[in-house]
Amino acid sequence: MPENMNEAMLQQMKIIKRGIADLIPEEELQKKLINSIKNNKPLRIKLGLDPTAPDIHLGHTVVLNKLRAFQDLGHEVDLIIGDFTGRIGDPSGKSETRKQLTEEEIISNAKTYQEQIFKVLDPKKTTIHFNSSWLMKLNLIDIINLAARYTVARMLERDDFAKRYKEGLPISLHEFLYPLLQGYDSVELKADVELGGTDQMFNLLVGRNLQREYGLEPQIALMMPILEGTDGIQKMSKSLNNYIGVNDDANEMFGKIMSIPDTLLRRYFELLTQVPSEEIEEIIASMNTGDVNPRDIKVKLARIIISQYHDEEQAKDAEERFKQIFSKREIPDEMPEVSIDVESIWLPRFLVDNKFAESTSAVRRLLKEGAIKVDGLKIEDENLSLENDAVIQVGKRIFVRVIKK
RNA sequence: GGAGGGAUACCCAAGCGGCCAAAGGGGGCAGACUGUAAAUCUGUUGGCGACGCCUUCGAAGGUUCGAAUCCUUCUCCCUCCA
Repeated sequence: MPENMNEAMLQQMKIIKRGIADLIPEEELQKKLINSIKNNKPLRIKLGLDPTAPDIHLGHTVVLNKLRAFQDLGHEVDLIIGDFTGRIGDPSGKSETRKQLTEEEIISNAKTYQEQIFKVLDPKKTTIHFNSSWLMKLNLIDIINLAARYTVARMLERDDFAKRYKEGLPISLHEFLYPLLQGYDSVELKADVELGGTDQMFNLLVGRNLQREYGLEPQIALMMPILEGTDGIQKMSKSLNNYIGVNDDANEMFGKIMSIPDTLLRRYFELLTQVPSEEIEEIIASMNTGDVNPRDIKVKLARIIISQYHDEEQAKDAEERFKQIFSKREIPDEMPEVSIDVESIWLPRFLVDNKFAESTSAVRRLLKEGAIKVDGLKIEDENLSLENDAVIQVGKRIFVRVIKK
């Protein structure tokens, strides 16, 4: 019997460890898993979310996928919406002052969050918490007690604090409280494991220490790598515009996935799909030997990801459309339609009015570059006006059907 | 409190009286090529129905035929000292 349990534990470990950046400490997790198996009691896996940015992209799903893996192994997930910090506002850090969120904003953000998150997570094994529900109850004595558990020196170990301190940049006192509060969440929920990006290492470990201070079994810190965006270099983020949003439509997703550098393929497979590791190795090997075109591997990746966030049907349609437009250079079957009810309209004016181009100057440039086609013919005449039905193509990706009323 | 340095387009960064709609790089966009919205190469990157006009170099005034460049005031940022 103990033999079997050990084996079951090792099997879980293998799945858990896939693609992770770090796991601290591994032996304790093994022990927790064995207890969980023995007592048939799921582990509680914690993830904290910042309610300020409700748009989820594939970078966020790296952590979510890992949570899902835990769920598939029978464990339970506790999601914490960090509405407390959102409510008091955080003036620290970057140049922009983070604005205070109203209760309605937080609730609506949380709602959008849930819709997106449950594209990955299993709702039956997920509990959502708002941390204000316990943090608001702390009084000054509680907070001072909490603060007493940690020293300034230890706080200054955190990378960004250390850096700022060294460079003479301000660190507000309340910033020291945030890691403590996040850690307190772990105390409150008695988390067994907390997930986060590698940038969360310090905070996860604070949670571990605080739990010990409060007489609980300390949580395991599990860190996932930070996913690179479509540019292949910087981390995926909305502000860098290198993201693939889980709410992007299927065509958009397909194109964006096709645009990632070939070198990123292994990482995307590993962190964004459930494809078994052995199979990933085979795929990458076949690409490296030149047997398979990296393009086809990207198509496969796109199909898997789109099926997850939309469905297989849409994945197939997106693939068709992509091939039609980019491989065969044909005009797609479906495209936006705009009707005009005037005798004639100057082409640049039409494109700008309908938001297909920034300015008439930009359109003139595009014309000069040979980027504009009307009914399949390259146009260079700056003075062209539209007078009949037509299909306009701007660059490779933008198509419009003009319908004369 | 004292001394000094800075603010230039989406970002970084040159320019320091006319040749400046403003070098260079990044990013973006486009073209070629391809195996793809990868890579590579090339072009382009304020607006305007446009070989001219209008707006832009932190803000407001001023000097000048002419100002991103000089002067005054203001705002913000940084460095060193106390």
